[in-house]
Amino acid sequence: MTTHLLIGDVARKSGCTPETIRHYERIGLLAKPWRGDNGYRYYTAAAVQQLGFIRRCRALGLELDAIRELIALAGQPEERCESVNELARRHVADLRQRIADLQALADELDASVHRCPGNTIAHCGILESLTPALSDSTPAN
Amino acid sequence: MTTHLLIGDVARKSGCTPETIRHYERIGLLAKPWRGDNGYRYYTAAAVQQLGFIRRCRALGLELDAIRELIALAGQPEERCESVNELARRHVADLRQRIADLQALADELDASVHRCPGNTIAHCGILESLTPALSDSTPAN
DNA sequence: CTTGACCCTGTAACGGTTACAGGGTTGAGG
DNA sequence: CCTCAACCCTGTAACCGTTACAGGGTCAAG
Repeated sequence: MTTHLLIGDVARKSGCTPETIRHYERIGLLAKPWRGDNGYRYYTAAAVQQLGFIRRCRALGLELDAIRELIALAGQPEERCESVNELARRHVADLRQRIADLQALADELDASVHRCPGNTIAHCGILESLTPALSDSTPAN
Repeated sequence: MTTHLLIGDVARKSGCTPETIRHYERIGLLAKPWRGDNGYRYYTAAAVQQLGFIRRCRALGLELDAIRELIALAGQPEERCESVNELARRHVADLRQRIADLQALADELDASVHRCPGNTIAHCGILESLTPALSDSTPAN
């Protein structure tokens, strides 16, 4: 056990690239591993675990700062997990908001596509819908 | 007419900041305006129009490269507008895909939140769902 | 002893802005 | 005429999360 894993091994096991792993170390997201005399990083299985956690969080769309926060929380097993719940709920709300925004954009552009008679560019409904009225200056701000 | 508009005027009228306008000029998205002896940029109403177009496209989530393409197409009024339609349809498809992805993420995290008994961090269902199994190494790749 | 696969560092790129720092110009009020 | 605020200019670096170099060192097999 505690086999000396090189960064490439950890990369294969965790699904991150060596570059990403070094990056996470630089920004303080991943603990610095033991270094051999040759300067090589030698990892334990815990690092693979940690990176798996980060990867899963990233896959869920969490930002690195949020992940940092989660890692800090995970280090306090006695505490109540309200903060974790709160963070997760906030992220879900964020996602739902972004979904609604994208939905609105998609619908708007879709409508333009359907309105366009498919004529020449000079009469293209899509371009028209994108072009602001000529003498329209934002009146008050 | 053709009043000499300073970059700040154009910014107010178009809704972009002066910094963004200079940026668009640098990357070749916006035509270089006439320059006075003092080095100031002097714009016509056409620039306001152009920037409004860009802003609307950005608001719809189009990338600058796509906008560049649209501007090029808009310069060929005789051509059929199939390319414009194609670009718009591709973008809508892109948006729908991103919506589906985000939806899946939101649902997954939401499920974790609801499954969590709200106990201590040591028993937090959310953190558990984020933590990969211990001896799980990506088997084949 | 060479080859090739790995490791290291440090820096810059991607996209789309935004934010400086360090200067010059203009126009209105005193 | 002087001063002050409000603008303009350029060039560079920051943001986010990676990825991709360049230019080197190390190691194990043949």
